Amino acid sequence: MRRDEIVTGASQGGAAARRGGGRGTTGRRRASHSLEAVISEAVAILDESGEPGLTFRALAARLGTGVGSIYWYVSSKDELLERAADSVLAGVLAQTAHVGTDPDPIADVRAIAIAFYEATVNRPWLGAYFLQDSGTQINGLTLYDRMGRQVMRLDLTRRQQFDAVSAVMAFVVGVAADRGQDPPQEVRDGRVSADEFVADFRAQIRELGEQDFPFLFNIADEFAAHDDAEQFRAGLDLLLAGIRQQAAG
Amino acid sequence: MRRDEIVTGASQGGAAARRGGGRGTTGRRRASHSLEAVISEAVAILDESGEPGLTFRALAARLGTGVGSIYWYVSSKDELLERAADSVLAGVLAQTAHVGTDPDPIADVRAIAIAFYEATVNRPWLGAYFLQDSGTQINGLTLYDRMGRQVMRLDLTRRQQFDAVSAVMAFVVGVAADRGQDPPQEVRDGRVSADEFVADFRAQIRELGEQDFPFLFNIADEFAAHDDAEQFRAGLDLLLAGIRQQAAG
DNA sequence: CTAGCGTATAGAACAGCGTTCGATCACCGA
DNA sequence: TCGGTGATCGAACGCTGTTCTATACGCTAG
Repeated sequence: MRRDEIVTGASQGGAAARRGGGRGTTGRRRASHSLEAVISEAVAILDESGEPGLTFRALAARLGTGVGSIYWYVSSKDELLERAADSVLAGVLAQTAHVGTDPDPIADVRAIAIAFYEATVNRPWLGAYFLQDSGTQINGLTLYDRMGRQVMRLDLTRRQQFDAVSAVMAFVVGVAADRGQDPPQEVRDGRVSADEFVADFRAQIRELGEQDFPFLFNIADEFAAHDDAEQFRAGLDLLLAGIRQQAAG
Repeated sequence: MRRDEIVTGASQGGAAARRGGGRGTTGRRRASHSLEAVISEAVAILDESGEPGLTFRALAARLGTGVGSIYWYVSSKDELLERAADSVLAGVLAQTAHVGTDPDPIADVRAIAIAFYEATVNRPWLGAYFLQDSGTQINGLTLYDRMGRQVMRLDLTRRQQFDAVSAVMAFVVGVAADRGQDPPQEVRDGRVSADEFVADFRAQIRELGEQDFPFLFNIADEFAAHDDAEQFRAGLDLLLAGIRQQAAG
């Protein structure tokens, strides 16, 4: 996979320069696809069965086509995953299009970060692929820029602005990577309830002993009761408090 | 892969209950291995060629054994990766064994976070696998606890302690995931120098235009000049400042 | 109307992967 | 001496990403 060129949504880019469109002016051929259809179906598979579930054969079957056809739109599985991740970012961008009006710039940063986070909920596969793309994929850059515009309104040096935006983005990705992997197979299947799982985990922490793991022991109840989204916002607010303090002098 | 049991280093755990040891009392048999040898060699391969480079056949060749033998020590590739990640964490723990003496607890948290971060430098494969393990692998939990002990010294509620430690860990992982994916293949191979790559990227950002991407345009020079480790510390300090402020009241 | 070209579809074939399985070996207590 | 157990090994299986070639369709030139 190349990363030395910024890939915009519609134009250039190796074998994937082929645009969708599918239907021309008249009827269709054998089976008409499009880049958008390929990627949205890929996202659907990823959401249902995760990254291991996304195979070219499974995707082809779902599109009612052959494996070879997919390679007309996408040159490798890496590119497929990149485009899938980027298409999710497009949704985040749409949701944060209005941002930039709040008198407090940090409130806007917060809104963007939360929208970004929420897009990763129930999408474990995104965590690993996000920042991999954000460097070169257009939607990742746009999101980065959108957050940066708000930070520019603060009284910070350029370097401080750069560091602040990078920190917030890294934090969101880190939380996403964590949260995504959390519930094991048994819980996803429904074989074990979430409450049972949490209770088991708490019991196991307790068994480790207070002497050897005082913090874990101390925190066991909080773990059992905590809400992921709430914890994300709590951490985000700590980071934003640091930024605000820096901007204040 | 199960995640409902905490896997300690030496004891239970499915097929991998088999401990190393290798040499018994006398001479060896055909070829004597050990769990430690398998995992340290796996880490070596991961460091050299990344996750796709780690195959059972490559690992077997390097150990001078057959593929089947590896399954005696490890029950799947997932477990191999988990143990590899956890073995790196063991190094972080060794490096932070002394921590806990600073009068300022936050300085200790900082030291642990930096040691953790530094272990991820030049180990792109770690990012994706870290927090996946830290929930159930013993070294991940130990690291979590070690950082938590320092936070316990602060004037925070249990919930605040929990959130603070989780935030710092997530931030480190997020940065690691980012930094790991950054240099593309050409740079790693040496075909393109790092300076050239950065210069190209800056030029491409400039081409996007100041109107559409004001922040990126503004930051282009900073990007070209920035140091990853420095930026990590800058972000970490923002987060720690927020924690300190919360502890102060 | 048709010849031909570019776009797009389709599936057979290939190398390589993780994983399973049975055969084999080395040691050890009886 | 002899099973039994711990450990090693490689052939074999099913599946994967990817490549290749053949084919069908729509459009335009003549």
